[in-house]
Amino acid sequence: MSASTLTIGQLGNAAGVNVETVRYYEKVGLIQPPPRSASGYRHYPAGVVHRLHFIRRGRELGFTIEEIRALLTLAHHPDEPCAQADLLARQHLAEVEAKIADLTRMRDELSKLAFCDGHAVHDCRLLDALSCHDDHCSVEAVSASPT
Amino acid sequence: MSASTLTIGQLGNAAGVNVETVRYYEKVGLIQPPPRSASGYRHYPAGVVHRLHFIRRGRELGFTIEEIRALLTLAHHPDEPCAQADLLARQHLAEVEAKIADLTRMRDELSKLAFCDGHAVHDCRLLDALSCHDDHCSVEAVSASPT
DNA sequence: GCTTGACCCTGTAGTGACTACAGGGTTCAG
DNA sequence: CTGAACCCTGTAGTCACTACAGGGTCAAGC
Ligand SMILES: [Zn+2]
Ligand SMILES: [Zn+2]
Ligand SMILES: [Zn+2]
Ligand SMILES: [Zn+2]
Repeated sequence: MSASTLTIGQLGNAAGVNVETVRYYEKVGLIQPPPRSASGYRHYPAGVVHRLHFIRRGRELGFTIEEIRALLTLAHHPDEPCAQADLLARQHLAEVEAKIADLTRMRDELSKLAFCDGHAVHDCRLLDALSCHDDHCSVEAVSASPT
Repeated sequence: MSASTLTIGQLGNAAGVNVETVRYYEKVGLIQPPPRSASGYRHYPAGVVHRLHFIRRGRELGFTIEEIRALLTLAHHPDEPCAQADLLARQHLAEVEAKIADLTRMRDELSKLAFCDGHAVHDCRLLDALSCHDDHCSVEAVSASPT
């Protein structure tokens, strides 16, 4: 193989991305289909590793594939204003903060329930919290089990 | 319709669960298939609403369907010890905390990048952070675009 | 030359917890 | 008796991969 090209395995190794994932990124159009050898093997120009780096870092920050697609396009136009990229970042930050708030609510509730000093199910904090407290409803009322 | 049974729509309304979701819970075995009318309509005994409440609250705490299935089974045995339920809660709490840690890392990085005072793409904090900084790599090196 | 093992290929199906139709049938009030 | 609101089944879509199945290719050592 030519010294200046990489197999898909070498590319994946260099960029820290699974081989299957590289093929997936090709399928969804994040990276270009590379030239193939006579037997059908992909041979990547060395520069592609940087594009994969970019994608991987974007994923580590939680950007979606579509957001990364947009950011890649923006990165190709270095002289244009970056307002669009910053907007994406701020929107994504807002989503991340919303998820944190959601999980924090769960964590606070769970930490009240997970360390239960009841010794039987009918005194369990967790199962009590999940059951509803209508007059005609109790832990035991969650019946009609399918199993 | 009999006064003591509910259609799927009434059940969904009473429990705060989408009709499609109720059918989904039946399919995965969280609720029993109810009796049907001659024309095939589901008619639920009123008590099922409590089981759905339980499921919904479990989902709001982030438990998976399988965890809720286990918790429902535990709730049917009120005289047994609740150690199993508490273990599930603590394991789930640990997962939630791990997710929070992950998202917090993203948030901290994003908040450094999202309010960028650069005015062009080649000075953008976000795009700079995504690009790699090998000697031969820059924001512009993320090329070989498929579009 | 031959074998062996590591690599590569395509295509499909699975993940979780729903959601969104498409394409019908039923019920009930006006 | 008509129309809206409800119900039915079954399938496909979401997201970003991951895991095969069932093959083909390549390079090193014998
Ligand atoms: Zn690079
Ligand atoms: Zn307990
Ligand atoms: Zn109840
Ligand atoms: Zn910027």
